[in-house]
Amino acid sequence: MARIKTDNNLTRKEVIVTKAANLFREKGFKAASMRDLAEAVGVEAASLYNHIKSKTELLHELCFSVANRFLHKIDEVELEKTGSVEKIEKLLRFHINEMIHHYEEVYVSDREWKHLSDPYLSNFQNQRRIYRKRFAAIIEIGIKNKEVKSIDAPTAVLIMLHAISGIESWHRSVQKISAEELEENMISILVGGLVNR
Amino acid sequence: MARIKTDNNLTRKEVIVTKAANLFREKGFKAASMRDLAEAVGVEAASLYNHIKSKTELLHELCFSVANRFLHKIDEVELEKTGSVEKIEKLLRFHINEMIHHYEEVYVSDREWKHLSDPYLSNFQNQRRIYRKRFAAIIEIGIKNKEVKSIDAPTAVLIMLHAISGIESWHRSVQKISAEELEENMISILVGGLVNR
DNA sequence: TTTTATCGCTAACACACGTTAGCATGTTAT
DNA sequence: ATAACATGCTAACGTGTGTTAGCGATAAAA
Repeated sequence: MARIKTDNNLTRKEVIVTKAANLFREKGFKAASMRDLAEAVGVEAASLYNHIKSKTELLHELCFSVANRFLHKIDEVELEKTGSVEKIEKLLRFHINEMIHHYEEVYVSDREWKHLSDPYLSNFQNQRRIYRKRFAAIIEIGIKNKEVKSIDAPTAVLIMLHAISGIESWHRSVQKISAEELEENMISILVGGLVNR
Repeated sequence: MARIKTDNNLTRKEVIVTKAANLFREKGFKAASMRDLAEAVGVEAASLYNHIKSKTELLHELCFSVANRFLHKIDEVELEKTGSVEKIEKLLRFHINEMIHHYEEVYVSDREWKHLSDPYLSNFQNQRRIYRKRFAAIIEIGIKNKEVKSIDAPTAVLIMLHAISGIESWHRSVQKISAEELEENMISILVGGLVNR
């Protein structure tokens, strides 16, 4: 009888969630079926339900685990006694590294959250909105300080976050520059576009 | 008997394609059903098939009409006898305005092309790859000219294009700055991040 | 070893999907 | 008026979906 392999002392549920992230990224949440997922895990579809409550639960877990990591980071950064640009750069580097090293989860959270259902949906949207406001607030301070050039802060946030989601293309490209080069290039362009000169 | 209204001398098929763009953006291609679309159009699902061949055909039409617009534009820009930065700015402004004024189509083309099926899929991916290479080539020339700072051109392209796709958030936000302000802010940040100083 | 909980299987469910066939109605051209 | 066509309808199809029930097998605890 087939059994879900649990390397690295992972729960069987964690194995499923990880494979789900992979599948949801490849096909999209709606297009990925539980039978697809079962095959990826090496088990029959019905067996998955010994470990999870529903397909949507998988999406919840992915979306909120990602969202929480970003919220914790911005909590941390806000408290630092540094300049705005430094805070912005720190956040950007965190985003970039999350996108590089937890690609599948972050990507799914970014693109598939629409398929959450209430109350999770509203919750997620709220968290997202608040996060962006806090990010924008940091930029606003930078503008007041003259560290950052005079721009619309929400637009700047929008550009940064979406630009970083483009790391998706980097992952899929054949001739990749290294992760470090990618990070430095992105920081150079994004921070370079913000600062006053 | 219900009949598809064709304002503005549009084909009935064009009406359907437009509504489809709207729906595919809202729900995603897979999650939007032909019955949803039929309701939006004001007709029964089966009736749609008097005008279209299949659901996927709708996606083809959307994706390739968008792709062709961008290809024509880059054809035009490449021939101009101007500096690299000016070319880049021109392309960016085109992207921004397409995203502002043909939001639904462009967004769908951007996010849902994965659900195309071969041979359309490979075709689309090819066009996309080639477009980005041509964009990157313009940046490379700028780098050689010292107009643009020394960065990885493909990464720059990836940042630009994804940043612009963030206009999605602008469309959905309640307190919008004007389209003109949005354009200028985006150009300021993106071009500002590229140029040598 | 016996007991108990964990895990996977087969079978099946109710439902939503894209699409087709065949017919009725409306519109346009002769 | 009549023929020809365009467009919509109802009914139904086959298929794929998420999920449940119930039963055997395996692993863990007693």
